[in-house]
Amino acid sequence: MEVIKAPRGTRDILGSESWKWAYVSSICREVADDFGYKEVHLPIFEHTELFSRGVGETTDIVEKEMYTFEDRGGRSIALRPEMTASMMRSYLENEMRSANQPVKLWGIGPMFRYERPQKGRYRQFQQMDIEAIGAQDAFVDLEVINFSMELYRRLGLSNLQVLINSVGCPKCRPNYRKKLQDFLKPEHDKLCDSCKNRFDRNPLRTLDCKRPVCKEITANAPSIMECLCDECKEHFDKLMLGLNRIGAVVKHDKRLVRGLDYYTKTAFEILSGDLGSQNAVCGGGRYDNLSEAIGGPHVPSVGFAAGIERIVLTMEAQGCSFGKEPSNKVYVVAAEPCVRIDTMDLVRKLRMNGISADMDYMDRSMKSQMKSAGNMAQYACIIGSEELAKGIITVKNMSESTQEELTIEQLISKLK
RNA sequence: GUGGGUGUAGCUCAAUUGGUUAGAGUACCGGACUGUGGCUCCGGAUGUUGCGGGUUCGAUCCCCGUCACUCACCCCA
Repeated sequence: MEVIKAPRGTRDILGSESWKWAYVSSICREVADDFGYKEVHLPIFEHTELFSRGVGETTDIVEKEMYTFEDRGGRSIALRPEMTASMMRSYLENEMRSANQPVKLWGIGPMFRYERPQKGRYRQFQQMDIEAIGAQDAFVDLEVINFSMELYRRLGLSNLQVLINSVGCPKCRPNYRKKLQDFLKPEHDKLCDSCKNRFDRNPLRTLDCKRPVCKEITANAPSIMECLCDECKEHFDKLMLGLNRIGAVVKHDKRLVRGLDYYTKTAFEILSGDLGSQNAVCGGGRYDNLSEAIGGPHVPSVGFAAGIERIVLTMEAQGCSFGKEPSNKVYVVAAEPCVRIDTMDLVRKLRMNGISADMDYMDRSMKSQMKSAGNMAQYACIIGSEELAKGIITVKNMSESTQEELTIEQLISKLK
Protein backbone atom coordinates (compact mmCIF):
# COMPACT_ATOMS: atom_id res chain seq x y z
CA MET A 1 0.00 0.00 0.00
CA GLU A 2 1.25 3.45 -0.83
CA VAL A 3 2.09 5.78 2.01
CA ILE A 4 -0.38 8.67 2.17
CA LYS A 5 1.14 12.07 1.53
CA ALA A 6 0.15 15.54 2.68
CA PRO A 7 -2.39 17.22 0.36
CA ARG A 8 -1.10 19.50 -2.34
CA GLY A 9 -0.16 22.96 -1.18
CA THR A 10 0.21 21.93 2.47
CA ARG A 11 3.44 21.19 4.22
CA ASP A 12 4.82 20.03 7.53
CA ILE A 13 6.70 22.59 9.55
CA LEU A 14 9.26 20.35 11.22
CA GLY A 15 11.58 20.92 14.13
CA SER A 16 14.35 22.42 12.06
CA GLU A 17 11.96 25.17 10.97
CA SER A 18 9.29 25.40 13.62
CA TRP A 19 11.54 27.14 16.13
CA LYS A 20 11.91 29.94 13.57
CA TRP A 21 8.14 30.20 13.45
CA ALA A 22 7.99 30.30 17.21
CA TYR A 23 10.50 33.15 17.15
CA VAL A 24 8.49 35.13 14.60
CA SER A 25 5.25 34.69 16.55
CA SER A 26 6.97 35.75 19.74
CA ILE A 27 7.99 39.02 18.05
CA CYS A 28 4.43 39.45 16.75
CA ARG A 29 3.18 39.10 20.29
CA GLU A 30 5.72 41.59 21.64
CA VAL A 31 4.80 44.25 19.09
CA ALA A 32 1.08 43.63 19.61
CA ASP A 33 1.55 44.11 23.36
CA ASP A 34 3.47 47.34 22.85
CA PHE A 35 0.78 48.70 20.53
CA GLY A 36 -2.06 47.68 22.84
CA TYR A 37 -3.66 44.98 20.71
CA LYS A 38 -5.35 42.02 22.40
CA GLU A 39 -4.95 38.49 21.08
CA VAL A 40 -8.05 36.58 19.98
CA HIS A 41 -8.49 32.97 18.86
CA LEU A 42 -11.19 32.70 16.23
CA PRO A 43 -12.69 29.66 14.51
CA ILE A 44 -10.92 28.31 11.46
CA PHE A 45 -14.25 27.71 9.72
CA GLU A 46 -17.22 30.05 9.46
CA HIS A 47 -20.53 30.26 7.63
CA THR A 48 -19.73 30.57 3.93
CA GLU A 49 -21.97 33.61 3.83
CA LEU A 50 -19.62 35.58 6.07
CA PHE A 51 -17.02 35.57 3.33
CA SER A 52 -19.26 35.77 0.29
CA ARG A 53 -20.94 38.85 1.72
CA GLY A 54 -17.94 40.29 3.56
CA VAL A 55 -15.08 39.73 1.15
CA GLY A 56 -17.28 40.09 -1.93
CA GLU A 57 -19.16 37.73 -4.20
CA THR A 58 -17.13 38.63 -7.29
CA THR A 59 -13.65 38.39 -5.77
CA ASP A 60 -11.33 35.60 -6.84
CA ILE A 61 -11.09 34.46 -3.25
CA VAL A 62 -14.80 33.78 -2.99
CA GLU A 63 -15.41 32.83 -6.59
CA LYS A 64 -12.79 30.14 -7.01
CA GLU A 65 -10.47 29.82 -4.03
CA MET A 66 -12.62 28.90 -1.05
CA TYR A 67 -12.70 25.50 0.59
CA THR A 68 -16.45 25.17 1.01
CA PHE A 69 -18.44 22.17 2.21
CA GLU A 70 -21.74 21.24 3.71
CA ASP A 71 -21.59 19.97 7.27
CA ARG A 72 -23.75 17.17 8.63
CA GLY A 73 -26.40 19.65 9.65
CA GLY A 74 -26.75 20.92 6.10
CA ARG A 75 -24.99 24.25 6.76
CA SER A 76 -22.67 25.70 4.15
CA ILE A 77 -19.29 26.09 5.83
CA ALA A 78 -16.01 27.55 4.55
CA LEU A 79 -12.46 27.25 5.81
CA ARG A 80 -11.47 30.87 6.35
CA PRO A 81 -9.56 32.38 3.42
CA GLU A 82 -8.68 35.46 5.49
CA MET A 83 -9.27 36.71 9.01
CA THR A 84 -10.68 40.24 8.73
CA ALA A 85 -14.27 39.16 8.17
CA SER A 86 -14.08 36.85 11.19
CA MET A 87 -12.63 39.66 13.28
CA MET A 88 -15.54 41.93 12.40
CA ARG A 89 -18.03 39.13 13.00
CA SER A 90 -16.54 38.58 16.43
CA TYR A 91 -16.62 42.30 17.22
CA LEU A 92 -20.31 42.49 16.35
CA GLU A 93 -21.31 39.20 17.94
CA ASN A 94 -19.54 39.99 21.22
CA GLU A 95 -20.94 43.52 21.42
CA MET A 96 -17.55 45.14 21.47
CA ARG A 97 -19.17 48.42 20.45
CA SER A 98 -19.76 49.03 24.12
CA ALA A 99 -16.03 48.96 24.85
CA ASN A 100 -13.54 51.76 24.28
CA GLN A 101 -13.18 52.43 20.56
CA PRO A 102 -11.25 51.51 18.59
CA VAL A 103 -11.16 47.89 19.72
CA LYS A 104 -7.72 46.62 18.83
CA LEU A 105 -7.42 42.91 18.13
CA TRP A 106 -4.79 40.61 16.73
CA GLY A 107 -4.54 36.96 15.88
CA ILE A 108 -2.38 34.40 14.16
CA GLY A 109 -3.34 31.16 12.49
CA PRO A 110 -3.89 29.19 9.30
CA MET A 111 -5.86 30.43 6.28
CA PHE A 112 -6.99 28.31 3.34
CA ARG A 113 -7.17 29.16 -0.34
CA TYR A 114 -7.45 26.74 -3.24
CA GLU A 115 -4.71 28.10 -5.50
CA ARG A 116 -1.86 26.65 -7.53
CA PRO A 117 1.07 26.45 -5.11
CA GLN A 118 4.34 28.23 -5.85
CA LYS A 119 7.10 29.97 -3.97
CA GLY A 120 5.55 31.82 -1.03
CA ARG A 121 2.06 30.56 -1.84
CA TYR A 122 0.38 27.58 -0.22
CA ARG A 123 -3.13 26.27 0.14
CA GLN A 124 -2.80 26.35 3.87
CA PHE A 125 -0.74 29.29 5.04
CA GLN A 126 -0.20 31.25 8.20
CA GLN A 127 -1.18 34.87 8.70
CA MET A 128 -0.73 37.37 11.47
CA ASP A 129 -3.66 39.75 11.44
CA ILE A 130 -4.34 42.98 13.31
CA GLU A 131 -7.48 45.09 13.26
CA ALA A 132 -8.39 48.42 14.83
CA ILE A 133 -12.18 48.41 14.78
CA GLY A 134 -14.52 51.33 15.35
CA ALA A 135 -12.52 54.47 14.57
CA GLN A 136 -12.52 56.80 11.60
CA ASP A 137 -9.39 58.81 12.34
CA ALA A 138 -6.60 58.62 9.76
CA PHE A 139 -4.13 58.41 12.61
CA VAL A 140 -5.44 54.91 13.29
CA ASP A 141 -4.45 54.03 9.73
CA LEU A 142 -1.11 55.55 10.59
CA GLU A 143 -0.80 53.38 13.70
CA VAL A 144 -1.63 50.24 11.73
CA ILE A 145 0.96 50.97 9.05
CA ASN A 146 3.45 51.88 11.73
CA PHE A 147 2.70 48.56 13.45
CA SER A 148 3.67 46.59 10.34
CA MET A 149 6.84 48.60 9.85
CA GLU A 150 7.81 48.15 13.48
CA LEU A 151 7.18 44.41 13.24
CA TYR A 152 9.52 44.10 10.28
CA ARG A 153 12.07 46.36 11.92
CA ARG A 154 12.22 44.10 14.98
CA LEU A 155 12.49 41.01 12.84
CA GLY A 156 15.50 42.60 11.16
CA LEU A 157 14.03 42.73 7.66
CA SER A 158 15.39 45.09 5.05
CA ASN A 159 14.86 45.71 1.34
CA LEU A 160 11.15 46.31 1.77
CA GLN A 161 8.94 48.74 -0.05
CA VAL A 162 5.78 50.25 1.40
CA LEU A 163 3.12 51.15 -1.15
CA ILE A 164 0.15 53.28 -0.26
CA ASN A 165 -2.91 54.63 -2.00
CA SER A 166 -6.52 55.59 -1.48
CA VAL A 167 -9.26 53.61 -3.15
CA GLY A 168 -12.00 56.09 -2.25
CA CYS A 169 -15.36 55.30 -0.72
CA PRO A 170 -18.86 54.45 -1.96
CA LYS A 171 -19.48 58.17 -2.49
CA CYS A 172 -16.54 58.91 -4.78
CA ARG A 173 -15.36 55.57 -6.15
CA PRO A 174 -18.31 55.20 -8.57
CA ASN A 175 -17.36 58.53 -10.16
CA TYR A 176 -13.83 57.38 -10.69
CA ARG A 177 -14.99 54.03 -11.90
CA LYS A 178 -17.16 55.73 -14.51
CA LYS A 179 -14.33 58.04 -15.53
CA LEU A 180 -11.92 55.12 -15.88
CA GLN A 181 -14.41 53.10 -17.89
CA ASP A 182 -14.94 56.05 -20.24
CA PHE A 183 -11.19 56.31 -20.64
CA LEU A 184 -10.76 52.58 -21.32
CA LYS A 185 -13.75 52.16 -23.58
CA PRO A 186 -12.06 53.21 -26.85
CA GLU A 187 -9.23 50.77 -26.08
CA HIS A 188 -11.46 47.98 -24.83
CA ASP A 189 -10.62 45.56 -27.67
CA LYS A 190 -6.91 45.86 -27.04
CA LEU A 191 -7.10 44.93 -23.35
CA CYS A 192 -6.05 41.47 -22.18
CA ASP A 193 -8.77 38.87 -21.72
CA SER A 194 -9.02 39.12 -17.97
CA CYS A 195 -9.21 42.92 -18.13
CA LYS A 196 -11.95 42.72 -20.74
CA ASN A 197 -13.67 40.36 -18.38
CA ARG A 198 -13.55 42.69 -15.42
CA PHE A 199 -14.26 45.84 -17.41
CA ASP A 200 -17.80 45.96 -16.07
CA ARG A 201 -17.35 44.22 -12.76
CA ASN A 202 -14.12 45.73 -11.47
CA PRO A 203 -12.36 48.06 -13.93
CA LEU A 204 -10.02 49.38 -11.23
CA ARG A 205 -8.10 46.13 -11.34
CA THR A 206 -6.95 46.97 -14.86
CA LEU A 207 -4.66 49.51 -13.23
CA ASP A 208 -2.46 46.89 -11.63
CA CYS A 209 -2.57 44.44 -14.51
CA LYS A 210 1.00 43.46 -15.31
CA ARG A 211 0.53 42.80 -19.01
CA PRO A 212 2.43 45.25 -21.21
CA VAL A 213 -0.62 45.99 -23.37
CA CYS A 214 -2.72 47.01 -20.43
CA LYS A 215 0.13 48.88 -18.79
CA GLU A 216 0.57 50.94 -21.92
CA ILE A 217 -3.13 51.70 -22.21
CA THR A 218 -3.44 52.71 -18.57
CA ALA A 219 -0.22 54.77 -18.58
CA ASN A 220 -2.21 57.98 -19.02
CA ALA A 221 -5.35 56.88 -17.26
CA PRO A 222 -6.99 59.38 -14.92
CA SER A 223 -5.82 59.09 -11.33
CA ILE A 224 -8.21 58.31 -8.52
CA MET A 225 -6.76 61.24 -6.62
CA GLU A 226 -8.62 63.63 -8.92
CA CYS A 227 -11.93 62.02 -8.05
CA LEU A 228 -11.70 61.56 -4.29
CA CYS A 229 -14.44 63.27 -2.32
CA ASP A 230 -13.42 65.87 0.26
CA GLU A 231 -13.65 63.40 3.09
CA CYS A 232 -11.42 60.80 1.40
CA LYS A 233 -9.02 63.47 0.24
CA GLU A 234 -8.65 64.90 3.75
CA HIS A 235 -8.24 61.43 5.18
CA PHE A 236 -5.47 60.61 2.74
CA ASP A 237 -3.68 63.93 3.27
CA LYS A 238 -3.81 63.52 7.02
CA LEU A 239 -2.36 60.03 6.76
CA MET A 240 0.44 61.17 4.45
CA LEU A 241 1.19 64.04 6.80
CA GLY A 242 1.43 61.59 9.69
CA LEU A 243 3.65 59.21 7.77
CA ASN A 244 5.91 62.08 6.90
CA ARG A 245 6.02 63.15 10.54
CA ILE A 246 7.15 59.72 11.76
CA GLY A 247 9.75 59.56 9.01
CA ALA A 248 8.18 56.58 7.25
CA VAL A 249 9.51 55.97 3.77
CA VAL A 250 6.50 55.09 1.64
CA LYS A 251 5.67 55.26 -2.02
CA HIS A 252 2.36 56.64 -3.15
CA ASP A 253 1.41 54.11 -5.82
CA LYS A 254 -1.60 55.48 -7.65
CA ARG A 255 -2.14 52.10 -9.28
CA LEU A 256 -2.43 50.16 -6.06
CA VAL A 257 -5.92 48.71 -5.78
CA ARG A 258 -7.08 45.83 -3.63
CA GLY A 259 -8.77 42.65 -4.68
CA LEU A 260 -11.18 42.55 -1.79
CA ASP A 261 -14.45 44.47 -2.00
CA TYR A 262 -14.51 45.80 1.53
CA TYR A 263 -11.59 48.19 1.24
CA THR A 264 -12.27 51.93 1.42
CA LYS A 265 -9.92 54.90 1.57
CA THR A 266 -6.47 53.68 2.64
CA ALA A 267 -4.91 50.69 0.90
CA PHE A 268 -1.34 49.65 1.57
CA GLU A 269 0.99 46.84 0.81
CA ILE A 270 4.56 45.96 1.77
CA LEU A 271 6.70 44.17 -0.80
CA SER A 272 9.84 42.16 -0.19
CA GLY A 273 12.67 42.52 -2.67
CA ASP A 274 13.90 39.02 -1.80
CA LEU A 275 10.94 36.85 -2.81
CA GLY A 276 9.75 35.56 -6.15
CA SER A 277 6.64 36.87 -7.79
CA GLN A 278 4.59 36.35 -4.62
CA ASN A 279 6.34 39.26 -2.99
CA ALA A 280 3.77 40.88 -0.70
CA VAL A 281 4.67 40.29 2.94
CA CYS A 282 1.80 42.38 4.16
CA GLY A 283 -1.42 43.82 2.79
CA GLY A 284 -4.09 45.87 4.40
CA GLY A 285 -6.12 49.00 4.56
CA ARG A 286 -9.34 50.56 5.73
CA TYR A 287 -12.67 48.79 5.41
CA ASP A 288 -15.46 51.07 6.52
CA ASN A 289 -18.14 49.04 4.72
CA LEU A 290 -17.42 45.54 5.96
CA SER A 291 -19.62 45.67 9.02
CA GLU A 292 -22.68 46.73 7.03
CA ALA A 293 -21.96 44.10 4.39
CA ILE A 294 -22.34 41.38 7.01
CA GLY A 295 -25.42 42.88 8.62
CA GLY A 296 -23.94 45.21 11.26
CA PRO A 297 -24.11 48.96 11.79
CA HIS A 298 -21.58 51.37 10.29
CA VAL A 299 -18.21 50.52 11.90
CA PRO A 300 -15.17 52.17 10.35
CA SER A 301 -12.06 50.00 10.74
CA VAL A 302 -8.55 49.43 9.52
CA GLY A 303 -6.09 46.53 9.67
CA PHE A 304 -3.62 44.33 7.86
CA ALA A 305 -2.57 40.73 7.37
CA ALA A 306 1.04 39.55 7.16
CA GLY A 307 2.13 36.20 5.71
CA ILE A 308 4.33 34.22 8.08
CA GLU A 309 5.80 31.94 5.38
CA ARG A 310 6.84 34.95 3.35
CA ILE A 311 8.35 36.64 6.38
CA VAL A 312 10.38 33.52 7.21
CA LEU A 313 11.46 33.15 3.56
CA THR A 314 12.59 36.76 3.42
CA MET A 315 14.41 36.49 6.73
CA GLU A 316 16.25 33.40 5.51
CA ALA A 317 17.16 35.10 2.24
CA GLN A 318 18.52 38.08 4.17
CA GLY A 319 20.32 36.01 6.79
CA CYS A 320 18.29 37.49 9.66
CA SER A 321 18.65 36.06 13.15
CA PHE A 322 15.94 33.81 14.57
CA GLY A 323 17.36 33.83 18.07
CA LYS A 324 18.90 30.69 19.47
CA GLU A 325 17.81 27.27 18.28
CA PRO A 326 16.69 25.31 21.33
CA SER A 327 18.68 22.21 22.20
CA ASN A 328 18.94 19.74 25.05
CA LYS A 329 21.14 20.63 27.95
CA VAL A 330 22.04 17.05 28.76
CA TYR A 331 22.39 13.71 26.99
CA VAL A 332 22.80 10.85 29.42
CA VAL A 333 25.18 8.13 28.24
CA ALA A 334 25.23 4.52 29.47
CA ALA A 335 28.79 3.23 29.52
CA GLU A 336 27.52 -0.34 29.87
CA PRO A 337 24.18 -1.84 28.87
CA CYS A 338 23.45 -2.96 32.43
CA VAL A 339 23.17 0.60 33.77
CA ARG A 340 20.35 1.71 31.46
CA ILE A 341 17.88 1.63 34.29
CA ASP A 342 20.12 4.15 36.08
CA THR A 343 20.39 6.45 33.07
CA MET A 344 16.61 6.42 32.82
CA ASP A 345 16.34 7.45 36.42
CA LEU A 346 18.89 10.24 36.02
CA VAL A 347 17.05 11.59 32.97
CA ARG A 348 13.85 11.60 34.99
CA LYS A 349 15.42 13.49 37.91
CA LEU A 350 16.97 16.10 35.61
CA ARG A 351 13.67 16.70 33.84
CA MET A 352 11.87 17.03 37.17
CA ASN A 353 14.24 19.88 37.91
CA GLY A 354 13.55 21.63 34.64
CA ILE A 355 16.76 20.55 32.96
CA SER A 356 16.12 19.28 29.44
CA ALA A 357 17.60 15.81 29.12
CA ASP A 358 17.51 12.86 26.77
CA MET A 359 19.11 9.45 26.29
CA ASP A 360 19.48 6.54 23.89
CA TYR A 361 16.75 3.92 23.57
CA MET A 362 18.34 1.95 20.73
CA ASP A 363 21.01 0.03 22.67
CA ARG A 364 23.70 1.79 20.73
CA SER A 365 27.40 1.73 21.51
CA MET A 366 28.95 4.26 23.84
CA LYS A 367 30.72 5.86 20.93
CA SER A 368 27.42 6.34 19.20
CA GLN A 369 25.81 7.75 22.32
CA MET A 370 28.66 10.23 22.69
CA LYS A 371 28.07 11.26 19.13
CA SER A 372 24.44 12.00 19.87
CA ALA A 373 25.48 13.96 22.94
CA GLY A 374 27.80 16.06 20.79
CA ASN A 375 25.07 16.66 18.22
CA MET A 376 22.15 17.47 20.43
CA ALA A 377 23.26 18.54 23.89
CA GLN A 378 25.65 20.79 25.76
CA TYR A 379 26.67 18.14 28.31
CA ALA A 380 27.14 14.38 28.28
CA CYS A 381 26.43 12.73 31.63
CA ILE A 382 28.14 9.37 31.70
CA ILE A 383 27.11 6.57 34.02
CA GLY A 384 28.85 3.19 34.35
CA SER A 385 29.59 0.76 37.14
CA GLU A 386 32.51 2.97 38.33
CA GLU A 387 30.21 5.98 38.75
CA LEU A 388 27.59 3.90 40.50
CA ALA A 389 30.16 2.53 42.92
CA LYS A 390 31.41 6.04 43.73
CA GLY A 391 27.97 7.60 43.74
CA ILE A 392 28.88 10.23 41.16
CA ILE A 393 28.30 11.13 37.53
CA THR A 394 30.94 11.99 34.94
CA VAL A 395 29.87 15.28 33.37
CA LYS A 396 31.49 16.30 30.11
CA ASN A 397 31.14 19.72 28.52
CA MET A 398 30.90 18.83 24.84
CA SER A 399 31.99 22.12 23.34
CA GLU A 400 34.98 22.60 25.64
CA SER A 401 35.90 18.93 25.99
CA THR A 402 36.36 19.27 29.74
CA GLN A 403 34.92 16.90 32.31
CA GLU A 404 34.37 16.59 36.03
CA GLU A 405 32.79 14.20 38.53
CA LEU A 406 29.70 15.48 40.32
CA THR A 407 27.01 14.12 42.61
CA ILE A 408 23.44 14.38 41.37
CA GLU A 409 22.81 17.34 43.69
CA GLN A 410 25.89 19.16 42.39
CA LEU A 411 24.89 18.40 38.81
CA ILE A 412 21.39 19.79 39.28
CA SER A 413 22.53 22.98 40.96
CA LYS A 414 25.20 23.48 38.28
CA LEU A 415 22.80 23.19 35.36
CA LYS A 416 19.60 24.62 36.79
C1' G B 1 -7.53 27.10 -14.36
C1' U B 2 -2.92 27.80 -18.21
C1' G B 3 2.34 27.14 -19.44
C1' G B 4 7.83 25.71 -18.59
C1' G B 5 11.32 22.67 -15.66
C1' U B 6 12.21 18.36 -12.47
C1' G B 7 11.18 13.28 -10.13
C1' U B 8 17.21 7.61 -9.01
C1' A B 9 19.30 5.41 -1.27
C1' G B 10 17.17 9.60 4.58
C1' C B 11 19.94 14.00 1.92
C1' U B 12 23.11 15.88 -2.54
C1' C B 13 23.94 13.75 -7.15
C1' A B 14 26.20 9.72 -11.05
C1' A B 15 25.00 5.78 -14.57
C1' U B 16 28.39 5.75 -22.28
C1' U B 17 24.07 6.01 -29.07
C1' G B 18 18.95 2.26 -24.72
C1' G B 19 22.90 -3.01 -22.61
C1' U B 20 22.92 -7.18 -18.54
C1' U B 21 24.42 -7.20 -10.68
C1' A B 22 21.79 1.07 -10.77
C1' G B 23 26.90 3.62 -8.26
C1' A B 24 29.48 7.62 -5.26
C1' G B 25 29.65 11.42 -1.42
C1' U B 26 27.16 12.45 3.01
C1' A B 27 24.23 10.82 7.03
C1' C B 28 23.33 6.18 9.71
C1' C B 29 25.22 1.40 12.34
C1' G B 30 29.60 -1.52 13.88
C1' G B 31 34.96 -1.79 14.48
C1' A B 32 40.34 0.05 14.83
C1' C B 33 40.18 2.73 20.44
C1' U B 34 37.81 -4.35 25.61
C1' G B 35 34.40 3.38 29.12
C1' U B 36 34.52 9.15 25.93
C1' G B 37 31.75 12.81 20.23
C1' G B 38 34.36 16.02 16.28
C1' C B 39 39.91 14.08 12.65
C1' U B 40 41.61 9.47 10.10
C1' C B 41 41.14 4.38 8.37
C1' C B 42 38.30 -0.37 7.72
C1' G B 43 33.66 -2.80 7.33
C1' G B 44 28.05 -2.98 7.10
C1' A B 45 22.94 -1.94 5.90
C1' U B 46 19.74 0.91 2.51
C1' G B 47 16.36 1.40 -3.73
C1' U B 48 9.12 -1.17 -6.58
C1' U B 49 14.73 4.52 -10.57
C1' G B 50 7.28 8.76 -8.29
C1' C B 51 3.10 5.62 -10.28
C1' G B 52 0.60 3.21 -14.65
C1' G B 53 0.87 1.85 -19.61
C1' G B 54 3.53 1.64 -24.50
C1' U B 55 7.88 0.87 -28.04
C1' U B 56 12.09 -2.79 -27.76
C1' C B 57 15.45 -9.00 -27.46
C1' G B 58 16.45 -5.39 -23.47
C1' A B 59 14.11 1.04 -20.57
C1' U B 60 16.82 5.01 -15.10
C1' C B 61 17.35 6.66 -20.42
C1' C B 62 12.58 6.97 -25.82
C1' C B 63 6.82 7.82 -26.17
C1' C B 64 1.83 8.52 -23.74
C1' G B 65 -0.95 9.17 -19.35
C1' U B 66 -1.05 10.30 -14.21
C1' C B 67 0.63 12.14 -9.49
C1' A B 68 3.93 15.17 -6.86
C1' C B 69 7.53 19.01 -6.45
C1' U B 70 9.14 23.59 -8.55
C1' C B 71 9.00 28.30 -11.23
C1' A B 72 5.94 31.62 -13.90
C1' C B 73 0.85 33.46 -15.54
C1' C B 74 -3.39 34.61 -12.61
C1' C B 75 -4.37 36.17 -7.78
C1' C B 76 -2.64 37.48 -3.23
C1' A B 77 -0.20 36.99 2.58
